[in-house]
Amino acid sequence: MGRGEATRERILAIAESAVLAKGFGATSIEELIAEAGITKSGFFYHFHDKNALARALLERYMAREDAQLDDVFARGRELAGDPLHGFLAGLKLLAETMSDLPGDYPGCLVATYCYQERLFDRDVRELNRRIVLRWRLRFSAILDEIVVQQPPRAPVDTQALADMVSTIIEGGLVLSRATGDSQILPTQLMLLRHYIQLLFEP
Amino acid sequence: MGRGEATRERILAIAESAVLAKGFGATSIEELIAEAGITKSGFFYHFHDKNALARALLERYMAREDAQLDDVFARGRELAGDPLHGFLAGLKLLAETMSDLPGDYPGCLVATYCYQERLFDRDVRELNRRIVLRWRLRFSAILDEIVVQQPPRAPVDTQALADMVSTIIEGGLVLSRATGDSQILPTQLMLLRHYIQLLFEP
DNA sequence: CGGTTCACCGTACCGGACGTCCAGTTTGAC
DNA sequence: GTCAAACTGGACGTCCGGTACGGTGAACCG
Repeated sequence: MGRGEATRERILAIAESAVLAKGFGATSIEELIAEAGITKSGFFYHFHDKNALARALLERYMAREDAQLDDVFARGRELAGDPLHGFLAGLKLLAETMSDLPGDYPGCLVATYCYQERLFDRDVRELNRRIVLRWRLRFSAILDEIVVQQPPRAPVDTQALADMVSTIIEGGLVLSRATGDSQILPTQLMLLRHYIQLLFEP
Repeated sequence: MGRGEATRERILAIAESAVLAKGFGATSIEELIAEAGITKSGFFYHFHDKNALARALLERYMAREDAQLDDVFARGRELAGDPLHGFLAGLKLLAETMSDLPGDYPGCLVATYCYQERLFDRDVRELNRRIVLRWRLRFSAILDEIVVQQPPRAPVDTQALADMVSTIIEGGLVLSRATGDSQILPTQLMLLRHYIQLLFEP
């Protein structure tokens, strides 16, 4: 990573935590450059305007999130003999990961963006949308595999069930933040896991 | 409702939709008074600063939400012979209500506030927290009643399950907004309903 | 060794947003 | 007719945010 890239990355890291804490609109460029130790001109060298920052933040976030989910569910799959129990193990690992997160409680950029829609241009909103659809695809692929192997107790809409994973994560984050209780999200993930157990286990 | 109260209410209504669309930080007082047809002095006559507006918005929102939930679950209870099926009916009614909401997709003030924490003073944050705990109490009371009458298939943490209702609603709103698909929230509510069915029905 | 590019710095500017102040005016209730 | 409530009008201060643009040191390149 060259010097420029390092600065860019530093700005993004600072911006992400600020945006998650206060929202995008309330995060000032001045505040970012102060913490990053650069000038305003330096900032605008890397991002042509604030929307470009928003997009870069979201792209970075998506890549990291993807990698984390890949990892968690791959590890879950390795622990189990069949897709169902691999998925269940993955959900448990995810809950544990979420439960051990340090410091100020984290949020989801997708959620902060969708509650400030009007601040962003079409590109950013479309990217946000694609991220959610990507999650749906990720989980529905796993669920489709499970359905083939393990006939469910009741007919299952794998897309809706895939969305349920995202729904629980987003909702759990909101509740965790609102109450200050970081255990809500992992607990909710375990309830989802239980639902899937009831659905598929004999 | 006197003249003053009517103006105040008008400001709040305008502010609520603006805040849900763009976030609190990005909603300007100037913009609100333009739409309300009053002057800045008029605004500050009703709200001593922006935080006071935030608190009033949240209080109004909570009252409305409470009334709606009261209504929906009371109607559900009337349709059914026992608490379990009353709750299930209530969830279905709620899903239908959410599915028929008109116009630009609605959100939840609690969620927008908790993703912009730093903008608000302690009072507002505490109020936000109390709203979520109130929801927990509301649903766990129903669930406790159900558990007594209908032994669940597996041991149930009624508080966590109560939180699951809020989690699904908040998460469903995020996904609905992000994708632009207003059916996600009702669909997710029906999945939650199904989980509760599996938990309690023989 | 000259030139070019990268990665910034310094500084200036404009408008917008919050908030204050205060004097004056309309409205409705009694 | 009086009084308080509910505003209007407009000026003002202050901060910040996005933008613009010219300069500059270091690194690389031929």
